[in-house]
Amino acid sequence: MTVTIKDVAKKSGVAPSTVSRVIADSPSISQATKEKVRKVMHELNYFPNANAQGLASNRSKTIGVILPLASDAFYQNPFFPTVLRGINFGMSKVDYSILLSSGQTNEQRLNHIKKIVHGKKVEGLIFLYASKNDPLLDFALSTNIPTVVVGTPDKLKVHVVDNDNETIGKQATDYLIQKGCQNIAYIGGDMDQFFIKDRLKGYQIALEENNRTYKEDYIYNDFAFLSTDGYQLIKNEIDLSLYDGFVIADELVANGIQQALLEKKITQIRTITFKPFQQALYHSNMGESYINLHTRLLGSRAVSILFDSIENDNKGEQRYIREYVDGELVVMPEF
Amino acid sequence: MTVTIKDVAKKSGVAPSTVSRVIADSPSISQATKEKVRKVMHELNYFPNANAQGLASNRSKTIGVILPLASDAFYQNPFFPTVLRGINFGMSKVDYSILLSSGQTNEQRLNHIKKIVHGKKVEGLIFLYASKNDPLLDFALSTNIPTVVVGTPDKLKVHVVDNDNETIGKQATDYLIQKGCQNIAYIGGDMDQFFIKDRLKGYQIALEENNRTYKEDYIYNDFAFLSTDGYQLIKNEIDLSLYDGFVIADELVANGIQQALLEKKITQIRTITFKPFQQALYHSNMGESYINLHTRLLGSRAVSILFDSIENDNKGEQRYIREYVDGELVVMPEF
DNA sequence: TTTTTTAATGCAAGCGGTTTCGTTAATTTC
DNA sequence: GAAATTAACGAAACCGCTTGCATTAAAAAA
Repeated sequence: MTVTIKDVAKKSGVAPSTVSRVIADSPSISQATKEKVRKVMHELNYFPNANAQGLASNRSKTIGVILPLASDAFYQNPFFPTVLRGINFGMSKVDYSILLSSGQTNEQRLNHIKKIVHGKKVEGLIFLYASKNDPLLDFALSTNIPTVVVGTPDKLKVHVVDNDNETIGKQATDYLIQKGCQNIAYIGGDMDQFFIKDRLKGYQIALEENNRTYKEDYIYNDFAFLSTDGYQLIKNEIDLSLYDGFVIADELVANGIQQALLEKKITQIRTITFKPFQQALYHSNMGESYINLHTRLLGSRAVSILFDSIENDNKGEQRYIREYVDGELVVMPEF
Repeated sequence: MTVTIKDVAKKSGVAPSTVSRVIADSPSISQATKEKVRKVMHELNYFPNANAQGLASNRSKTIGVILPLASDAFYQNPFFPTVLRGINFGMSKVDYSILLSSGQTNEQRLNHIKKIVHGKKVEGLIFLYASKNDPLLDFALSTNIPTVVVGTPDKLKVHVVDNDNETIGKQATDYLIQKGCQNIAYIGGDMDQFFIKDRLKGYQIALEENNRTYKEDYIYNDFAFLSTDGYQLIKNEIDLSLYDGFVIADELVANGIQQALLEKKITQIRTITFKPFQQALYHSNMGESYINLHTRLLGSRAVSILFDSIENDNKGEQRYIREYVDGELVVMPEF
């Protein structure tokens, strides 16, 4: 029924091995036969069976992308589709497919990742999050499968691509200072996420460099990553008279905050946050300036690092790459 | 190096075929040997090679999820991660993996889908969008691979899961009418998207049922799906004095509009829009009421329909399912 | 011209499973 | 107790491709 390599071989009058070599574009096949065989492949509408290829060559031509637990609030973040786009973009050169991790519970997720890496379904892994003591990452590292994580995990022996969160946090804070803000609060989130901590560090450095005193109670950290959290914070919890500036570590939270401020008709507080890309789409992006995180770049860089790692396999001793992409201040017109 | 079925067979003192059958949990193997073999599999940390399985059984245990062109504005919509979650959810029972389509151009996308379906990498397909004259969908249908599309395409011979957009549009409009709005505009978007048209139809029906006249120039349709579009519309293009209600077909556009209205301090216009799920996260969801689209359900329903189709293969004549999930009015407290 | 290289292709053994069919031993039936 | 089933498992072919090695013809060197 389905056309195989033998059919192509027969019709082109060559051996199956020759066909296989023209598939791989091997240099040891003459241009003439290549063309002849390719013509037949096209006539017969032949496509190589990926499973057979994978079995014979021990390469699946697909990489696994590991998402966080679906119930995690963080999952909702525009960050994810954006990195995914970057990954897609980076892969357009290399003829690989993307396998998405799945599972509703952490146990399911762990089982699934075991199955796909031991079962040779994937040649490499990209983690789209970094959290503490992640059993999935532990597993990945224990198998030596090429892995890169987008974000900064609590492990050293792995490739990493992340925003330069400290610098970015400083950059944002500097902007507010330069705009004349005197009392700047830092609205963070889950302190188990390293980027929250790092941006806070940048905030702190900016204050110090400008001879401002860093105050513990100017830091707000006890909530998740939802816009409702930001909204609630403003509406109920925070003493707004204290501040004239907010550095908000997460875009969703910032959305909630900005809406709450608008509703309360508060204009003396300037805010700044971080968005996945220029012209962030989840918000009208008219009002406030922000830092563009180049999130798509995160994805495409992760891909190239991963492929370097896949190609170079175990030649020479392993070196781990840490790549930090910078942010870009996008200043909005005042209204 | 890697442990194979033979190693397991040898150590358990049975034939490879027996091991294969315990993997498949075949009823023709005694409970005793099953347990014995499973114990060995565990000891040896054995995982079946997915490529070998796929080759031998002609089943890859993975489904393909087809995304729209990445450059498409529509891609940015919170809709996608949400359906994806639903798909993930639906798959947690069935031990399959998800392969994501890729490609930066439509040509690349077409090549990739050809490769994965002809190459037997996937057993079924879920389209996450429906657009006119889609060559990818045409291809899928030409191969008879089980396929379901989330959204309503211009084809009949395919399984479909979608929102009941007409009813939803009516529901939204009814709400505004009931709230006393007299002059309701419909803010749509790309009319090539069927859901825009269908929600418009619902809007129209609601007006008629309430003896309102439907006016062409109350319909705004010439823009994409970005919040900036909504923002611009309000700031520059529309005569706000004409209206006291907006039915907004897309959430992102609604965000832009709502922010613009807030900035302009306009309060006499009531808006309603549609969101992927309850407590939409891309917006503080405090202000305006909306229709919850149950988008996650769309994904999980798509999965079950797909698996029904995969299982039943070609038994009996093919019937095509069209499933429409309803919306739910979520009324927000007025502030 | 003869010998040595090189270029181009074929042969056949895997890769690691699944599955049909056959075999053997244990049960059941009469 | 012999014949007929049935239950449980093994042997081996096969899935479609890759790749090391052998082979042959052509080109280069001698």
